[in-house]
Amino acid sequence: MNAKKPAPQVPDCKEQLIAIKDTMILLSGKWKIQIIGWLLLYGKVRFMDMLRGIEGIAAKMLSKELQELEQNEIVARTVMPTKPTTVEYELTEHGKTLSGVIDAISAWGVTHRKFLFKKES
Amino acid sequence: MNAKKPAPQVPDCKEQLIAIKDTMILLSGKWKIQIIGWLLLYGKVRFMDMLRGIEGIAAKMLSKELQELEQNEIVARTVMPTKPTTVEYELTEHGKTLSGVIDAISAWGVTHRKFLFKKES
DNA sequence: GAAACTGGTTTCCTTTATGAAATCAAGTGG
DNA sequence: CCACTTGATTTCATAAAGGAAACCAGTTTC
Repeated sequence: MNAKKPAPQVPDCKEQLIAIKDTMILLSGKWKIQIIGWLLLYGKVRFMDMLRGIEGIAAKMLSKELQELEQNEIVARTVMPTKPTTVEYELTEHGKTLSGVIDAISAWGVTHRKFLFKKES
Repeated sequence: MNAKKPAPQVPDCKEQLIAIKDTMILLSGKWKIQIIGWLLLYGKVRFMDMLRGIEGIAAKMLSKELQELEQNEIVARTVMPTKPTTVEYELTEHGKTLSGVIDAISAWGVTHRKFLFKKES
């Protein structure tokens, strides 16, 4: 039984890499991380406020991304008994555990900007 | 001059949200974060080892993602003067500053798995 | 020379993702 | 009744992403 592929020159797949993959499946898409960042910053937010506040997002996308986040219990949706029905979204307790990820991403964005600035000077 | 859109009910766009967007533009795509995780874990790695080690990735994608990371000075590429030419990839100093992001993502994957486990029990 | 290995690139094709605009349902104010 | 609000969903269309397989170039080994 000759294997076609040569043996890999590196140790086997690590837990950490699996965990990275798991996380990124839930957070994939152009808007999810931005939405979570929003909710971390603002707490409870209504649909229309996010729609107007997150630059460039379309209603369909916002709706779809929020649904997916809700299914994964990262975001909670509450229908309020107001005159024109409003809906509030907020992070669940589990969703809030993403703050470490979001903060790291945000902080790196700043680091990267400094890096680019140093280059051009 | 009546604005068509009502005023947003939340304060204006924050720096943090811009930084998140900036970061995610560089790390978008199905494989980039996994690749960076790999390089953090293994250091210098050859092209073929990554191709065999990262499950499911095609040569085209690996090549393309590495090029993009190289353009953003996150990954460095070194052609080695060996018999069959080999090429080594590794994180640049700037690329290594992503370790906080990658670690947070990895750690959350573990947190999430625990969360799912608690639910089913 | 044939075959294999390295590190790619190219072609062709399919699947996802995203977006703009229209529509809808329920409710309010005039 | 008409217009407008909120929170969506539906339709239609396009753009982007991703993948399988073939191909290429340089070098080595049989």
